[in-house]
Amino acid sequence: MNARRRKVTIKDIAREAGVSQALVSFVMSNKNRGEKTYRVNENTANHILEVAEKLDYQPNLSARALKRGRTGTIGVIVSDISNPFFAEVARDMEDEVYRKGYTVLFGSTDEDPAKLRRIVRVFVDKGVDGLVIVPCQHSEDIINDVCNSGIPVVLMDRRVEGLDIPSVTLNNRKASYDMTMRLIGKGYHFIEMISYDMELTNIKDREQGMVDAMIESGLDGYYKIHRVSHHEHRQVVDNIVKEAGERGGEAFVFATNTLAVRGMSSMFRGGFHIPQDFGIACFDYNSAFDIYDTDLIYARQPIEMFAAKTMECVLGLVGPDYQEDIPMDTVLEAEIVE
Amino acid sequence: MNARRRKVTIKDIAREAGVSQALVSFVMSNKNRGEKTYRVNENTANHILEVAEKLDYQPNLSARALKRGRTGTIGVIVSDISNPFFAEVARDMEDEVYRKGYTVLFGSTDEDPAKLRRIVRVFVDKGVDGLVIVPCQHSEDIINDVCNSGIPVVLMDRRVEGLDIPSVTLNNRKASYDMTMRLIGKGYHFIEMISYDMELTNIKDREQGMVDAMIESGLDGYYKIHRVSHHEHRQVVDNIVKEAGERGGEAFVFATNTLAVRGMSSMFRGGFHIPQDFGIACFDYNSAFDIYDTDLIYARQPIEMFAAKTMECVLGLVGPDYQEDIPMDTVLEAEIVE
DNA sequence: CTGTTAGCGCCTTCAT
DNA sequence: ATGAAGGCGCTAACAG
Repeated sequence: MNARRRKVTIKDIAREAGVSQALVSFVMSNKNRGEKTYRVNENTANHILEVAEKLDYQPNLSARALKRGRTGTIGVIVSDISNPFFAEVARDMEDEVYRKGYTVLFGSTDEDPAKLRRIVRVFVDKGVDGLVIVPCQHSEDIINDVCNSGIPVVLMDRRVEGLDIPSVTLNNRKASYDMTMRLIGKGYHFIEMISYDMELTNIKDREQGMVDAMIESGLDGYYKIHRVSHHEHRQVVDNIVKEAGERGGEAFVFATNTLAVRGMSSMFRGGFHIPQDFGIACFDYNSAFDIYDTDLIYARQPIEMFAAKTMECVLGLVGPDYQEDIPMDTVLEAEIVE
Repeated sequence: MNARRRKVTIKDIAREAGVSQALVSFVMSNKNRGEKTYRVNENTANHILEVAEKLDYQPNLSARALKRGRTGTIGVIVSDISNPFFAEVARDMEDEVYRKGYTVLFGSTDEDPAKLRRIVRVFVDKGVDGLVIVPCQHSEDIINDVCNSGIPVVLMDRRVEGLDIPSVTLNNRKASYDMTMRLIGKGYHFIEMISYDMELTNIKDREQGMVDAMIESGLDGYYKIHRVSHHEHRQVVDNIVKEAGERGGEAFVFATNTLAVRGMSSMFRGGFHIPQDFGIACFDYNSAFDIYDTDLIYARQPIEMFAAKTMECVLGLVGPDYQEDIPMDTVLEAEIVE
């Protein structure tokens, strides 16, 4: 008896209201848009809406998708959805998009182009109308392919050099520059950066911003950039910190939050103290900062903005109502917190 | 010219291979299942598969969903997808499910039954085949309703008393009991718990496990449970910690990781030290533990297991291949780490 | 063992 | 201003 009760269809409404299916379809489509109910008698229209309401009509999205050739879904492919930054962006995207009747599908690449290719494939086969991609290394071809297949793509967090695709990124160079300047202002004059050995625009920009600040401050020979492997950095970072301690390295800028956690862990275990032994600047907040009122500087990325701007961008590209004014490169500013 | 190239359909294959659409459909359906290609001439079948391969055929899922009356999507509703625990579970669910050809939709309730109702509604309208729900307070009716509508539901992380629905949860009572016992073993004899004033089975079980351990250890009058509001606990926790310090409270068990972070923050700012002033036990790992090699005990939840068991359960309930042996209450064990 | 038929629910001309 | 009809791509039930 509790069998899934048959869903109400457009046909039921038509019968109940004594009109044709086509009319119902028409009225329902124009209900949500603010458009006038031109082309249909106002009374008839209202009557149809009432019946639909009474029967609790909900359109069958599969049927609609089949007919329209659009599924109303957006694929979002990040490097790791369980990374706090992306998890929070995803969270905001959800809210943003559900209210517009779209659906988001999430996927993670683990910075692996093979996985990216696989997920893109899955999403395209599922018929996503648009794609948000956080590109990993060596993903130019994959992304180029999917663009050429006609599916709108928006890049997030990182750009891909040479591809003419809309992107939403942080002003990483400036954030990094600003934090480095603050470190210098606090009296640190030898600064090291721990970064990944990956060719990602956000990473490179963060490195560059630090270099800019050092050079501009006349500290050209006083910085060093360490690039560690994304997979096995534990031992390496321990060593870097140890050597820095011996050399009397003064401050560290970490290219990512994960690296900062790793580095601070090394420092703690090495018996070093913050900010006495090392000044610290990094990206993104971490609840550890909350526990131990560590005296460090971090760049807070505007998460809601990332979600909002990115979705605005894809949704503008998707569907029948083309936006004319899709911004190519949206650059968001970080807030420097200490 | 880069217009979205028309998708290859079953019809194209039929024409190209010189057979009927139905045959193609049949062969394609049986390709993925390990089933013998009985019922169809082997040569014909192979020929069809070749052509499909050559044309890079991908079935249109909207059409399939319309025809089958199932969409191949599972809705997963947690309290907050950006909470690290749920984010990681979600991550594993993705992987688990994509390989089986399903899709997951995520939603967050913020512990608000009104939001739960809204999201359930959205997901049901979207036609999810099954639902995974982390029930919040006062969600009995909502969950009961959706069950009666015929959509399979599996509860995760928490149960709902009185509802006969499959669930996948942690053995919270035992984890809490074990951690409390360890604290007692370390010489702490007055133990306080900071918990939420919410009627959630996981929270209640965690409280009960601690009480069990205290009573069993003959420390009946030596514990205290503080229940703070989910929304504004900052000041409250500060005060609890301060008073505990004055009274000489010995150890804290935190009902959630968020509360632990809050509590440890209060302790730090109050000038207390761990484990000298306070022993600590909590749930879930936090990267802060990694930075500051804090001497505490925590219960590590088996995240991959949560994802795997939960998905196994919904997928067994969904679709045409009913599993007979759906376990009603799957209880996972935590690993106690210190 | 193989092929045909009849829709699934919706939307979009086209005819009235 | 409204209705009738056909078809999106696929599959289940039905012949052959």
